[in-house]
Amino acid sequence: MSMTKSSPTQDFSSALVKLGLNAVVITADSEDAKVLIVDSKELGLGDDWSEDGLPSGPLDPQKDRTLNLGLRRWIYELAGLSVGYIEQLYTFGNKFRDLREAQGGARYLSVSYVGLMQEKKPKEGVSASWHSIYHYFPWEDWREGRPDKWIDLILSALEQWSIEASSPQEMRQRNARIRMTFGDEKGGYDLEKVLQRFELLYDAGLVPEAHRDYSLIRDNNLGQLKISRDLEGREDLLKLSREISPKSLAMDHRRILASALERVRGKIKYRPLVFEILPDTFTLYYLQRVVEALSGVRLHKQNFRRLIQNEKLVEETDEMDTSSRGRPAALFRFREQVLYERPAPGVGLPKTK
Amino acid sequence: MSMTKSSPTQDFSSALVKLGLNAVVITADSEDAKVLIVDSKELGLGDDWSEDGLPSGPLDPQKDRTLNLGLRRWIYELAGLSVGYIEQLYTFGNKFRDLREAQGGARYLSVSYVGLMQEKKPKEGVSASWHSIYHYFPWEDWREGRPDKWIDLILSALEQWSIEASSPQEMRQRNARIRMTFGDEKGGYDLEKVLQRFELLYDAGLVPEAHRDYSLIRDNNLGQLKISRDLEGREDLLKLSREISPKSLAMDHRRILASALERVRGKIKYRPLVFEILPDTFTLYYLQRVVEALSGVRLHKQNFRRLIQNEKLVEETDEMDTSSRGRPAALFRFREQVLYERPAPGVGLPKTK
DNA sequence: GTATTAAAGCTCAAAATGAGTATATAATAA
DNA sequence: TTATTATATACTCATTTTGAGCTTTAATAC
Repeated sequence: MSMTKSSPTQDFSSALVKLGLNAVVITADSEDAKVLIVDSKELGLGDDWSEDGLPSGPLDPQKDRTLNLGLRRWIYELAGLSVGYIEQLYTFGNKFRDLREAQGGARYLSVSYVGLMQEKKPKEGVSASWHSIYHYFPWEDWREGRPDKWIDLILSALEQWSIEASSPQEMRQRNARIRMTFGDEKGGYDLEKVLQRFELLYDAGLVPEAHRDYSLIRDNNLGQLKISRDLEGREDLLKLSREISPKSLAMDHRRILASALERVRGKIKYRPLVFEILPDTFTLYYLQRVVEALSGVRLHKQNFRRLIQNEKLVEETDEMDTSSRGRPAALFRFREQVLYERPAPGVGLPKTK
Repeated sequence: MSMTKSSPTQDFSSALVKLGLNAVVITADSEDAKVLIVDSKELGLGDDWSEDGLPSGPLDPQKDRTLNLGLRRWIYELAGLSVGYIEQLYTFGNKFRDLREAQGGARYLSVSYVGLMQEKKPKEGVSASWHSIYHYFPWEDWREGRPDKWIDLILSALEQWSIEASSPQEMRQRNARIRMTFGDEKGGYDLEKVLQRFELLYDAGLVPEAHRDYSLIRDNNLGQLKISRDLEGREDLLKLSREISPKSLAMDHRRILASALERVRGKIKYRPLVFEILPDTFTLYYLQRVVEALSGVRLHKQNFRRLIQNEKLVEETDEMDTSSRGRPAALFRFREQVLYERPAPGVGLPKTK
């Protein structure tokens, strides 16, 4: 055996890490897309910036046979809910990810998952509840057209940021990044770039989390942070960031939520994910509303129906929904069979121009 | 603070795990798609089933600031190569994932990444080298049409597996699964379902890894395994599995490779990934050959060119490539700008019917 | 009854795709 | 030199998919 270097997979002596699990549990109804959030107290964090967060907890290597099951256990303990569909999202392992942990020196790693389920009430006595996703990202909701209030606020704040660049070249780069993520007059806002937009705002000091992390790092001498702006004494920016973000979340949970929304918006197009959220039977219009809530745009009704029916994603039941005002709608159910048929069935969304 | 249950994120005392990193480094030329493989000796495994594997190693929580950097360090140590593009693939954390580790009881977790790069020679003295991906999955290469030899072999083996089912219902399920992954007479082979196909073969005991894991588990009393077939004394199946898989890999590395190929085949369609593999300038036909090598199908030349040029993915240089037999081809370069423009540029593949 | 609301059905132009044929430009063999 | 072969590049055309609308039908509220 070659001994010129350490034998790789064998030597794990120094590789011990602490492992946490995070869940982004998503649901939606005809009004809104929602995420399961737990009270800051349940997360056992300090009081400085007491914030709510995603259901999270450490993996118990004894009890939890798989990461997946460990996560389901936490969701059940924190909210009393059993999630149907779960998929892994990302593993975060940056050294300064959780700053409190970093102080102690131990390495903290967390594996996040996205889950989808029908909206069910969290059990009594727990502090978990459903919150509109767009409270955390108001600029991502284009269902009523461009959300001028937010986009204009953000674009002017970002323009200021680009002006503060230290060189003309950096300014050009910043402008390119703004255009790429938030588009320009001629459109170009790609609904899927949720994470890139959030990261840009963070980087520009336009979300409260950036200020929180900045002070933590400064006070504890913890090294650098992915921020392109000196936030020292910038009360103006802190105030502005709070206007842009009516709500923020603990640690990097909002970033994880952004990844999750991006994943769902992308995957909904080519996999029948929505049906995890819908009740057993539903009208086509309700299906459309849920897709719209998740993807953040209004869709053309007739074309949406045509698509759904061409793809044979649903089958008719002989029931009708009479609860609505006008002509009663036929109730459909998901045709489970599609899972065993075609390559990539999804609900399809129009390409954004 | 609520004390009715343990305070979740705080109590990590029992959550220590060992963390490994795996890299699937992929490249391609006009002939083939290739993956970087290291010699079994470098992986420091036992000799029982001495097998090659993916470049891997433990995270060093002191040295490695991010998982990403830790992985790059290992690739450099094992192969002397610096990979350009890297993205996270999946985190595997099943309790019995690495059976050797499981014996000791310590929990082993591994984070895998896919990387793309131009083909460069590993440095002298290391045991890393490039291997054709289709040596590991010969049934995934449809560039010369349906690979009858492999598909027929596999389908007849799978038919036998479905006949061995213990109930008519199970038999139907097995048949549905076979059709969904490998298609039927009328087609239906979806090139992206690489992982599902590999998992089916594993589950049916048709890859050597299944037999290896089966004996390890039996000999060490380690609990159950995701296998639908009793492999005890099935020398016939072991022999068959070796015909189907001319090469296998250590641990679950072939499964990880399957995930990686699936990811690349999927993502190539909507992100300009290929250009990580190509040299600075290249002919359109070479680009096409690389895409074909990765995706496993032949493409219509004229339509491919039309697509690439419509999407404005490349720009002309004033050079020509004269090395070929016939009329010299114009050399193009990737138009980096596209990264800052349109929503989702990719090379596009025909939908498989 | 009539107005209102929403579902469901239909049309049509524009764009994208799949599958060719035709032509241009070189190296190579006779 | 000339024919042959290999490859690049240009152009065509039928089919399918998409985007955006208009019309008809079935229920409820008044």
